[in-house]
Amino acid sequence: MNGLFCVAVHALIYLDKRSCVLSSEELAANICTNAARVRKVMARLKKGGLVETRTGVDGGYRLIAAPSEVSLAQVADALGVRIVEPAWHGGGVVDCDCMVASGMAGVMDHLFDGLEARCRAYLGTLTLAHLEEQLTCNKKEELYGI
Amino acid sequence: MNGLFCVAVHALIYLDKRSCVLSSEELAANICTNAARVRKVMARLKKGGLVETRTGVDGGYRLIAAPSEVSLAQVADALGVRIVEPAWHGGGVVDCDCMVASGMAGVMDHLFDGLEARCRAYLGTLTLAHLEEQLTCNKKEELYGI
DNA sequence: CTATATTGTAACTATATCAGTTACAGTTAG
DNA sequence: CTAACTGTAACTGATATAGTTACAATATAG
Repeated sequence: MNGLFCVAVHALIYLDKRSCVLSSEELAANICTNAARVRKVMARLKKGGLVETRTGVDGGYRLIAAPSEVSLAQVADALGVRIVEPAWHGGGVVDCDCMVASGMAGVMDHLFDGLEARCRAYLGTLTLAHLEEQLTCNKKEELYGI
Repeated sequence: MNGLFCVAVHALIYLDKRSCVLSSEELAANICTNAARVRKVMARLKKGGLVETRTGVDGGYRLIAAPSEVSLAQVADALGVRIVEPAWHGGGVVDCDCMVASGMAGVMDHLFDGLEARCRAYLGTLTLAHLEEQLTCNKKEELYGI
């Protein structure tokens, strides 16, 4: 899976918790990455309608979607990333009379599409709000040693 | 996803279609990779009880499991690979008073575990025999231009 | 017993992908 | 006009993956 997804989810949740405009520098510091990477991710989330941006002094990013309405599948769609990467390089022997050698690439692609679809379906059932719940639960467990 | 899985599935199906002992060289040629990689994969499948090996002259690999009884989840287990790789590097800020920064890594790990479980469940419903069916179907479609 | 073919494994190299860094044009507020 | 941003691109460095080579161990044939 592409790490962009992790950056995006972290950024969206942090934006929601702070509920104000945050610069790429501030987000990058919390996510432990660099500002350019954050900007690259946020630019796509903007196109996906999840955040709005403001350039210039006191600019930055602001969450415009309700966390309980944003599914993780929407985030993945906005980023245009696959959850399951095929990693299938070199199986594409087209001009080959062997059924296995010539057909495996297609079969594997189909298999990966099936995996991807099931991952998307699962991500479609989870929202940012769900993850935020988990955050606070974990924190409580930590604090009270549960 | 680890490419080892693709090599393993391809090798197992090819072994079944040929139903004889094949060397790592022969397998590598069909899979379009190198013999050392094939041997690394097959060694794990042997430990998983899916194939047997013979060293020496006329040695190689032979499928000992029934294709209709071997699920893709078994293959993944034998290889010890994850379908969904977390790709989460750098979120582990432990000594941090920010709930988001300190808690996201755990939440994301949990999310990836959920995705992995669903992928495994799907792979558990598919056998080598199912993929072989797809191979022959695709071939027919190609031959008859369906 | 020797020659040959093969697995199992390790070390090294090459390459591709991903993250970090730097830079800069464009934009906005004061 | 200046300062602080985004958006984007080019370059660099790190890391993971695949290919290459090598070799000990093993099994078969003659």
